[in-house]
Amino acid sequence: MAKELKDLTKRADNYSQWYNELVIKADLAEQSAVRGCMVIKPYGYAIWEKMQHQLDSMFKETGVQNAYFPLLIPKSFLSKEADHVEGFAKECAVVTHYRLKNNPDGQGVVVDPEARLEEELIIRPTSETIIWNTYRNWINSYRDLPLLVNQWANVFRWEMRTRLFLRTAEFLWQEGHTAHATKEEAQEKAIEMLNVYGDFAEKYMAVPVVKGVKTANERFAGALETYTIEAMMQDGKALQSGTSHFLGQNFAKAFDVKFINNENKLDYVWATSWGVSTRLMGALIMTHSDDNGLVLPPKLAPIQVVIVPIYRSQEQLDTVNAKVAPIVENLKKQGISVKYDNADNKRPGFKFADYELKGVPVRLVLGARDIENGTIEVMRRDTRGKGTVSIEGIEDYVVDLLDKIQENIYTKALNHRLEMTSKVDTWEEFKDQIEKGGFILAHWDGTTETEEKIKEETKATIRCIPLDGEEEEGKCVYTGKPSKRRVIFARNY
RNA sequence: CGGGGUGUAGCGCAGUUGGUUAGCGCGCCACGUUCGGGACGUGGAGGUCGGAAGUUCGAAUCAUCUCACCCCGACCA
Repeated sequence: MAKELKDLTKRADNYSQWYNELVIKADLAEQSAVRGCMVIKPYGYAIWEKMQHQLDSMFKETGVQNAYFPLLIPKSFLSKEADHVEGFAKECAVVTHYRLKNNPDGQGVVVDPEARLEEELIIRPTSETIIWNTYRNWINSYRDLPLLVNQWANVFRWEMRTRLFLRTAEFLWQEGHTAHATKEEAQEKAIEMLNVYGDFAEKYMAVPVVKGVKTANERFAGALETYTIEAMMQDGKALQSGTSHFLGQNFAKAFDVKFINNENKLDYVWATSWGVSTRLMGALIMTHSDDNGLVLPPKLAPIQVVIVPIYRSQEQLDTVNAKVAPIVENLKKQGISVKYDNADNKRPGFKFADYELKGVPVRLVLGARDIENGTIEVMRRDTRGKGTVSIEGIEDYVVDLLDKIQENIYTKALNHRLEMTSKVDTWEEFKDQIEKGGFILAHWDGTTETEEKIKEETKATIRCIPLDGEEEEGKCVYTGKPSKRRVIFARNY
């Protein structure tokens, strides 16, 4: 494996290929037989579960409840909202029959031609339509509002081109769908959920993000406004990591969801939707990993601390076991997930490398030498720095170290982004800078036409108009027309 | 869907002017010595060479078709 890693990093010019191979081999996922689908292996899934649980509790703090809606959607639902069908119809898997039968010509089974569905069903690419069709019956009065529902589900999009974690055909996600009595309340909700995503990315994933609004061109199909968190990967490319949409009354009108307001008048509800997916795992991997494998933020690591014993004989192992037991117990009491790996079928060196590959934040090593000295060896994954500390109070030391690692990898990623972000005012400079990667802050005249031309010439797109951006008079970097603020350009995944 | 590339053991690959029984490294299994950074020795298991149908005395190797995967576009979270 060591040789393999070296070979991989030597040809690291294509970053995504590097992380794909490294991480797949590192027990995260493997390609399944179905085109563009992924198998998430147990260790990878454990990371997703940690993310899921954290996000879920953050949603609930904002009053959101979970529910579940059907996988299959009648085809006609998709044509009710014009922009929506435009955005999704082309990439849907369609169910046409409901039965198989034994092949009359021999072995195997065939689709029973008698079992053709009157109306075809679509495997959900997203659930707006079926959810809004349901909401019609749930909402009558302003007293039923706001309706704040989230669903954890899989969705399927028959993408022309897939990339592991970043754009698989089937992926896991959550999609929140809310209904409100007023426009203002819905807009606020969309922003509120964007902030939840921003907090989650920065505080838990240790991935710094820019919060912003999408241009008309990059907007979600059917939305009036799309908010986004944009992260920068180590290679300088942008990754859209989560989106929150203000949908106006589009879906309410399409599915006839009306309510009686407090003035006794009938009105359409206002809507939002917001989602993050297993793409976040891609963001996590591509933000922090190094040549030795994954680097996980302590707050999302399935195993936060691993303890490896060093011994020659059974007696020595017994001694180490006895010494380690209270440490494990004390760490668990403090809510730390700790694994004591005293399996005797792998050598210590192998374990060291293996847990580094898996991104375990802290490693403790205890052997006869330490027991004599009353010490223990501590290794932190982020810097790979090693030290020997007193075994007294090791638990507090570790708890503190986990916090430091969480903070350090965030700071490291943030500094990387700042270094790779530049203000650009001329077109020549722009073309030059985009080749170097990273974010470019530039003025833009606000037209889709200019945006498209810049994309054609440089492959750079407007990632977002930052929400915290300052007003500043300037000239569009491409057309020279007046502009009031800078937007973020970058190449993206 | 267009352009390029790759399919040989679990993984990474060699072998390809057609020529016996298809090879290497890692991993796997057994035994022994080891065990503070991916141990070593000896022995062993593991393959319809992506698939189909051809040419040939003979095909991993040549031609045809086909499938899958990867990269680059168009599309997208």
